[in-house]
Amino acid sequence: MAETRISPAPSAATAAPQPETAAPPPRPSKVPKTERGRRTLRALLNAAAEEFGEKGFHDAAISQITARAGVATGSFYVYFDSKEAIFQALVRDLSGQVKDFVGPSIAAAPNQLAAEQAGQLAYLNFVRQHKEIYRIIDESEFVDPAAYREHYTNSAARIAARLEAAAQRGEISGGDSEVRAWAIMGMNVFLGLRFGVWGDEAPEAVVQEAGRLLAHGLSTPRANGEEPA
Amino acid sequence: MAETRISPAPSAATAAPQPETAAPPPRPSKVPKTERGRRTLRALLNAAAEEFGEKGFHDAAISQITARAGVATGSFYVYFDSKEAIFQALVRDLSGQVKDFVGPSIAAAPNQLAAEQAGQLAYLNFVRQHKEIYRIIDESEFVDPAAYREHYTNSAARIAARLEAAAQRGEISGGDSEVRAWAIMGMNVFLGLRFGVWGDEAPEAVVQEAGRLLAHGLSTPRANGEEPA
DNA sequence: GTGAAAAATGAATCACTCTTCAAATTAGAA
DNA sequence: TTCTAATTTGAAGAGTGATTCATTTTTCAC
Repeated sequence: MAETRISPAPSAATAAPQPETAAPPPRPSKVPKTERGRRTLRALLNAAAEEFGEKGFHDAAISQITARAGVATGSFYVYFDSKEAIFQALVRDLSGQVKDFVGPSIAAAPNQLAAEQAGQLAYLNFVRQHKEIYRIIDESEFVDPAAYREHYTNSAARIAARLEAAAQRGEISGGDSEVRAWAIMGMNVFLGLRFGVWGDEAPEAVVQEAGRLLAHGLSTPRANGEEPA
Repeated sequence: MAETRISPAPSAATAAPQPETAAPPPRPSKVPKTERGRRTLRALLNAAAEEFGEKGFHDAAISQITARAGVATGSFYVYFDSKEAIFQALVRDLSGQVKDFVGPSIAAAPNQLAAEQAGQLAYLNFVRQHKEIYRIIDESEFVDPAAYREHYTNSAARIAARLEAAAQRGEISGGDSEVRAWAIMGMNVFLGLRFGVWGDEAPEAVVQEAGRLLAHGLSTPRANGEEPA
């Protein structure tokens, strides 16, 4: 798992200007030229994460974000073109953070099932440290629908790819990878919400139980009868 | 499945005034006294479902809702105290609709696994008919957080109860029902999003694949080795 | 048929906050 | 040290749309 959410854009944590077709100059949020500017930009992003996380996009106020960041209202527009712009930047920033935190755990696992569990454990721990993530990603559905859709589509695609490779190697059974991937992603997202954001239960126990379900399903240990009733 | 989402409040589709402690008179959205009033109320709810579904809470405009409903702006406030109020009413209204549509399928199934599949199939079909549901329920996280949380908590509790009963009957294996319930709910929600709202793939195939996953997991047909690597 | 309650009307109000801007301050290369 | 570009400032502007209200129209019990 871990491939749960956040990470619509391939990378671009600090965002590098990408040449469009030929239109306006590198516009995506003015890039600071001095160290001082970089500090202010970071302060604004951190403040925005708090403000958006607590109030949601519309109830969040630019004036509050700048206040939290300790800068004047006007400074905001030196770094972002609009309220929407900082929100989008924030989504990408958080995406990068999760990906960097969870990715390694998956790569280090010896097999598919272990990878899913390791990734989910890392993800749960990350979510606990950043409870605002859910509200922010969820709200991107309204503020930046394309990013929202892309995020989940990409995430599911990566899970599906891992499943197919594992099936090829004979580690897991064959089946429709896309359906399976979306099912697994949904599982992870909701377990993260319940046991990462809302609760404090031991993550290890949660991950273990989810791992059992993912490996063997609900069927009884021995019997394989489909029509028990 | 099917117990996927929507249905935070036990019932109260048409909402009956509940005696508080002793404060203001029955205030929850004025109840229409005439047939004409009931028609207008229904028209407003339907219009709101469209408007909120398309634009999201904040971009939706009261004036647009009344326009869609074919009534004057002021009429809105005869039925609802505020924009938030109609949104909350809408969430409950939709909750009731899904519950009424999906519930029977689950009850009619011969066993737990069949119930989950039948319910999910009904849910997928319902979602296709009401694609606006996701955006509205999702946004309740911001407009009415308590309802959002309650909705999922209740939904998971119902799934967990079914799982425990089934385990008792020996239909499925034992395990942590709460973790399992949240995992299953997440599965259903995301499959609904991908194959109900975004896609047109044959629901039967999706449900079948998900059912296989839920019943037997990813493990290979025969081998049960946990450490294939 | 009559009258009081219910429902409908829509222009005007009003609060809210995002965004702009001209001027002041600071950083850093030459 | 000097000078230009980068950064900061915060009060004022402006657009938006939720909500109010006095009035008119419709409903329906008696």
